[in-house]
Amino acid sequence: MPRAGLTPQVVVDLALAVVDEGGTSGWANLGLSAVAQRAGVAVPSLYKHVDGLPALRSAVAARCVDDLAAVMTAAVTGPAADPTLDPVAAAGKGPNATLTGAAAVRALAIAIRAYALAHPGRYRAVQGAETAALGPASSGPVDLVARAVRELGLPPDRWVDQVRTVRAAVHGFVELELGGGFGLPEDVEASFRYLVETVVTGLR
Amino acid sequence: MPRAGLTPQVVVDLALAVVDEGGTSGWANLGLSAVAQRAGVAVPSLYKHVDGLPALRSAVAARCVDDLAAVMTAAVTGPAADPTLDPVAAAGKGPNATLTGAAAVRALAIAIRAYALAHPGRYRAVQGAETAALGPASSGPVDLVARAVRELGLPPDRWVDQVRTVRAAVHGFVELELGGGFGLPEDVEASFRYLVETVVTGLR
DNA sequence: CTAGAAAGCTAATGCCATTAGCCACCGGTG
DNA sequence: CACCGGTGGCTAATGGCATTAGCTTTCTAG
Repeated sequence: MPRAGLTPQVVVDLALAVVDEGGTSGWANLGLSAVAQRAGVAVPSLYKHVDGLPALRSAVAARCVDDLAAVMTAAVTGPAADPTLDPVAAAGKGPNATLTGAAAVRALAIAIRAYALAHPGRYRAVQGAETAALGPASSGPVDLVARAVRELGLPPDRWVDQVRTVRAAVHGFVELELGGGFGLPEDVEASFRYLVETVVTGLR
Repeated sequence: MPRAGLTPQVVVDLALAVVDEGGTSGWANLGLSAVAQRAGVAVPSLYKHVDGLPALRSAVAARCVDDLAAVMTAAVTGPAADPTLDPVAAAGKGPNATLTGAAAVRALAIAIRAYALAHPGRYRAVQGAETAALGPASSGPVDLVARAVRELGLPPDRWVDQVRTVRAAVHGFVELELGGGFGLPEDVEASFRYLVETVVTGLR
């Protein structure tokens, strides 16, 4: 029997593939048996590389958080940061243009939704991630939004409210869209642009 | 062995109790074994009243949708409709006052969040519910929001966008709050009021 | 070349949903 | 009052899942 050459890294990669294949429910359905099957290995063998299902799910979620953060970063700093990342997120702006203020908020909102539509399972994984006690100046998705909102030049005593509002609006829209919550045939793209403008222009 | 006196009704009631006890994860953890235990019955006995776990979950979700719709209706039409319903939802307005326009949108938003905080498991169940092909003039949560938004007197060609925006903002906020997504100590109540005002005044 | 760690395996356990088939209760009818 | 059938409960068995224990095989370092 040849060895499969697994490592913790590879196992998480395979799990990500399972999540991606599962579509919207890929995250919910992520289990050891699917990963083992994809690895061509018996289920207990995975325990040589991973500390059980909860630990694997945490690792996958953490990777997805980094993944989303990278896409969001690329959306505001220009694709130059890493051209292999999702090009959709960076669409509509020149290379190396670092966006600020309202433009950055719009770009981040669009990037988040694009990521969620391209990788629904991963987006759900991001939501299931532990709020991993990051420092106040981390580069996670929340901080990227916070930085962009701060650049809007609005009253600082409302920054927290503003960040929460932007996060809630974008997340809620994406969640409803992924869950099939928009039954009517009307253009969902247009509705999203409308939501973003409503929030960006409504903040004060 | 005395009989337990179960009916489909009673089984769903017990399942709701399981969901409520489970807090935020009550919906995710709803299973037949927990229901059977609570009923004082062996698991297979439940199959005499319910067509398997998916069917039970559907029935529970449907009840939660009606439940939420009732609370929302009470929030805009006054508690007179059914005084036994969650009094929090109707707080801040006189009896029998039917709200319209911006006041109705605010009241609905507050009612939805209050319901979600009081019954996190049930709120999650509502989101997991099938979009049960209702008629266009049904009295579900979505239609209640749609009616209130229409009364704002804004351009009708944007009604769909407006309804989606309101739903997304409120749902996203509640989802983040339930998921522990708001790490900072700042007042969440104030942030929610801020969000509602941002949306209500930002729509056009 | 060899020894030991690392990576795979099978077997066994326990929890869950589901199906099949058995028995006891309870309400109506003779 | 007896009895009889349907219905609601039960136990047993199956299959999927994660997990643990213990064995074997395969690389690789010395």
